[in-house]
Amino acid sequence: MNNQEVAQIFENIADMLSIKGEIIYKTLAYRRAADSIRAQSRSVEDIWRDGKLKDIQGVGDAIAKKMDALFSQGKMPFYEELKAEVPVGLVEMLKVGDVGPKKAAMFWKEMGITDLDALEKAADEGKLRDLDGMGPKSEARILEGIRAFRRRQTGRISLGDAWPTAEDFLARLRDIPGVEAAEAAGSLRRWRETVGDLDLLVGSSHPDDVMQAFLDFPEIGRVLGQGETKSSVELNNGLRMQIWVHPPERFGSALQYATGSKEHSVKLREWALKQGLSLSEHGFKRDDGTEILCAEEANVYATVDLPWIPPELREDRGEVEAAKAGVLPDLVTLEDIRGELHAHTDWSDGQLTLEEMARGAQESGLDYLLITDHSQSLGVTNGLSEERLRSQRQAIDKLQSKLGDSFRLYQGAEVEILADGTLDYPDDVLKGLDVVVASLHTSLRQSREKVTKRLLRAIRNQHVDVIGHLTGRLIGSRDAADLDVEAIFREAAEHGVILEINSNPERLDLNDVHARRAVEVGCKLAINTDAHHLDHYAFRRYGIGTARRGWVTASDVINTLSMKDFEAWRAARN
DNA sequence: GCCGTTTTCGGCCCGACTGTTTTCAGTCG
Repeated sequence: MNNQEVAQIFENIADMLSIKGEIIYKTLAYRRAADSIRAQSRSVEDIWRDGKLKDIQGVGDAIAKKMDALFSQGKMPFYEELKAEVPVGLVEMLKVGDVGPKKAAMFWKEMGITDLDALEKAADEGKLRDLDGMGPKSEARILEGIRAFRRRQTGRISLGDAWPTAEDFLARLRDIPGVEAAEAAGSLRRWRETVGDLDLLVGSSHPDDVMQAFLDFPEIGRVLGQGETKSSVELNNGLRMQIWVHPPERFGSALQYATGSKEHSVKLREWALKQGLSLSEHGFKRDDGTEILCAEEANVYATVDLPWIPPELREDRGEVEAAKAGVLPDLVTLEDIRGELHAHTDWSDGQLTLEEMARGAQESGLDYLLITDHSQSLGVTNGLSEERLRSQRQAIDKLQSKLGDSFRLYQGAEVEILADGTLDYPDDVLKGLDVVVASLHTSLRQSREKVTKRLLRAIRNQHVDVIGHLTGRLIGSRDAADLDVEAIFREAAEHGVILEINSNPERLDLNDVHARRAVEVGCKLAINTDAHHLDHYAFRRYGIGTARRGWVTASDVINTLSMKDFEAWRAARN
């Protein structure tokens, strides 16, 4: 059972207990345990085997015992009993806007409603409005909430859609008179791999005017909520957006608040309280009621004697403790990247020529580029036969002489790891390539043992230098292959094989948790774009965001090396 | 239910917004 599945059980328990009316702190404890399990880079089942469950933040005697039952018996009696008592449909109901535990319990107990369909029917027939604390408006909101929930079933949007939209809005917000600053906040600023809605923060001394100007943007389809400091809207394309407007002298604390995560902010506020300071989006308050205002976000952290914590780390995964101890990692940046090690051309399924891809990389400031067209078996991608691979070598050498000494073009390949674990070119062909990237594209649904074995075999091949997009997942459309990542990381570390963070916003593979664990185990990483077009080089920032979320530093990343050092690494590999 | 640079017991972040209310409960982030 994977961490996600275990976390989901505790999340469900928290929901069910809250519907039962259990004290909030108990439900909070289950929720914290679930978050903490999700953030574990190691499998919690492994941790259980080692008898170290209680080392996990938020896991104490009671929750450890329940996990023990789950892993040793295959099920958790406490959870089974709870499910028999509280209908599971109520848990889904909580995902509808404006429906929380109190209302869900009321619908259940007063009207016998136990699932979304029944709730929708009751709302439609006007039967909810007579309940305590309800009225026609609440009923209409819930009905709309159910419909919005069904619309967004596909879920969260990718960073590749979210960032460009946010940047467009931010640019226009900055043009509004009276706006002194506008920044993205929320999970977008933390570079989470998907975001539920876009959070934007504006600094202005004229909040009413700014808010009104924003609400007049033509893309805005529906206003969900509107106040002095905060409004929430739905765009015509269904995307949700929240905007906060705070005075410039309070912008720093507002940005900190709006960026989250909630768990990080709670930690920070608890820490502030210990120093007699109450922190909110408006700033700090001392016990005597006087305020400390923060125009800059760094001032928020400095006020409680902490260094500024990069947004990507703010998930309550140990960053506050690391900040206190002065051991925050010096995270890799976009500017650290010197070369690209995964790019396609029209020799296989890329859209541009060798020269166009090379010039583009050179003009974007890179020092070297590894061309990695697909290998022969991947027919749909026009994979290269051995003969075409030899022709491509000549073309690359010829182009190199045109490009000059300040930029180096390498020939590699993205070699398919076949279903039986062998590679798609024989060893003597692989030997002739400058750097070899090996990836899986097919038979991802094999058993955990089989896929893991394929990858281990590829890693042990002396010619393989990099493993591309390890799990093969496509966010929102294809699940990751079931892998023993721990075994793979150990093997890669031992053989000096690099693991890629694929920057395509649909992939982001390795993900943040994997990246962090891989480095812990001793692996080096590459941050690649998998570009099939010049435009795709811009994906790099998403890979960087993912790496930073994984606490990755420049020295963990092979393509931060200068051309000279990269050449030395390559020589040592051969 | 968890946890300890106030505590092994008694706390556990803070405020905005909405709709239903005549001062507040519920939800959300």
